[in-house]
Amino acid sequence: MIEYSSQTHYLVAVDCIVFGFDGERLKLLLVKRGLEPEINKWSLIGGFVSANESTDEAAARVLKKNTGLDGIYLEQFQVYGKPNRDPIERVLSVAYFALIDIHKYSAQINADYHAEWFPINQRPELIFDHDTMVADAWKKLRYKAALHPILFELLPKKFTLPQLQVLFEEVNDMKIDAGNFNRKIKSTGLLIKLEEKDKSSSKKGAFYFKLNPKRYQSDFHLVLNVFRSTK
Amino acid sequence: MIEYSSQTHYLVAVDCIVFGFDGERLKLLLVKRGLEPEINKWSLIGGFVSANESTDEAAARVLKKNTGLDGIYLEQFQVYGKPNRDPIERVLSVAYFALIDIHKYSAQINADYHAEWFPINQRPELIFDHDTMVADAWKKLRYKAALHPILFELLPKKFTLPQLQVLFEEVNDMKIDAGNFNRKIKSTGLLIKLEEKDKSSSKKGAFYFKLNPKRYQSDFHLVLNVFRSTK
DNA sequence: TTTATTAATAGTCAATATGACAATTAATAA
DNA sequence: TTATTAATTGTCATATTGACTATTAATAAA
Repeated sequence: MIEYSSQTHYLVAVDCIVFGFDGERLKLLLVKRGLEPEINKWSLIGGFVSANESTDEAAARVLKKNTGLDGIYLEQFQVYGKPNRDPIERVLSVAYFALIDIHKYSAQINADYHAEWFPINQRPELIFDHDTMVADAWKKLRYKAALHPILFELLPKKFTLPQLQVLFEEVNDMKIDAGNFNRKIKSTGLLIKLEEKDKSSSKKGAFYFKLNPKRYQSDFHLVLNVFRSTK
Repeated sequence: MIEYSSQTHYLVAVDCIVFGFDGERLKLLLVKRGLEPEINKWSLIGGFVSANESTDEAAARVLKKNTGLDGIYLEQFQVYGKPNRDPIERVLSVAYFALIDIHKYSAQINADYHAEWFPINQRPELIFDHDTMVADAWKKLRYKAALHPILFELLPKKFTLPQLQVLFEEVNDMKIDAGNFNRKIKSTGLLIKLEEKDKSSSKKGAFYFKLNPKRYQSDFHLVLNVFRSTK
């Protein structure tokens, strides 16, 4: 039988940058690492790729194990392949970012894994190159969200325009004019207005919206430029 | 010494989708594979990642070996990690797309590797999942080029607006109005007009331009929407 | 030498999108 | 009843877009 005999083999891992939104802040799900080295230090959710699964499947499995959630929005964005990024031996890591509805998670939170949500700007120092991964993932999220309506993955089924606006502001780290934001979002046709109002954050109350079942428009220009700064 | 003892190790390769432009067509650099299995079949330029190098370095090395060129625009875009994508044993492939000035290449072409340029729409069938990789890379190129001025990497130092337009049309597979294209490109401030004209393709001749040394503008909106269809 | 030809380039224009800002509305609490 | 305030709608000058027309600069034919 033929073999690629002389070549070196490596460990391959997946790491997931898990984003959540609690209505006020963009958050990150971190876990205390369960194995040496750096045991008990904060790290991204990750694990080694098994022989029978693709990297995508490995990421979904690891996510399911740590959150209890299936069918999560998951996107591979970068391989971290420097020879010495892990001190024990060479491990290539395929990084994914995940967007989950933080409310769904709360109901199923699994204390066994010592997972915890941190505001993205107040996160603890992470092991290895995980800080770089977080920075890269955040940048990628901003980029992608500027062209595609993916931030809805972070919201519950019903949400208000002010909530959506805060989310956009958090992700892009800028203030947005409410009037222009409303006009632009509505013009995309992605939202359906509901009867009900949310009165928890204002006297007037804000109408709830839900996502139009025809989620993504093929033309990504639709959602383009939703968030230029108000300067 | 600590080890991640029980985990499976894999081979890791890099594969490069190398784009070129001859003034008329978008092209792809392919090689005849030099090892079993599928020896002598057309394949992407690739190779295994060595112990002492990152995946980025491996891609640059493989590219240098097959083209003689250094400092090429290279961007990692996807990992192909299905368990059975290689029939011999599991190999994860980190895919990169590369943009090179085809004229620079021609001078140094190396017949030793049986490399050949194919129009992207008339390429031979490729081994393994390389056809998928090419499709994905092309899509990624289109996407990226819509937001960043990377297509200039495919052109010589001096080029005309009609040449640039043909390139944009090839990459995006659509016709573009010449007047609107000129206006839009000039408004980016990326180009510097030269005295000289190219008269090889018209009586009037077209002015040469060169790229403004301040290459990339940080604000990617600048180059945005350069190429909507003229319907 | 004049004229027809043609690609390159410049100009026009209506429709739309943008960002800044002002005005109105719907509820609550004083 | 009124003051308050977030949510929502409206206004407007400016910029951008795509479609289209006009001009220009050269060559080649007459």
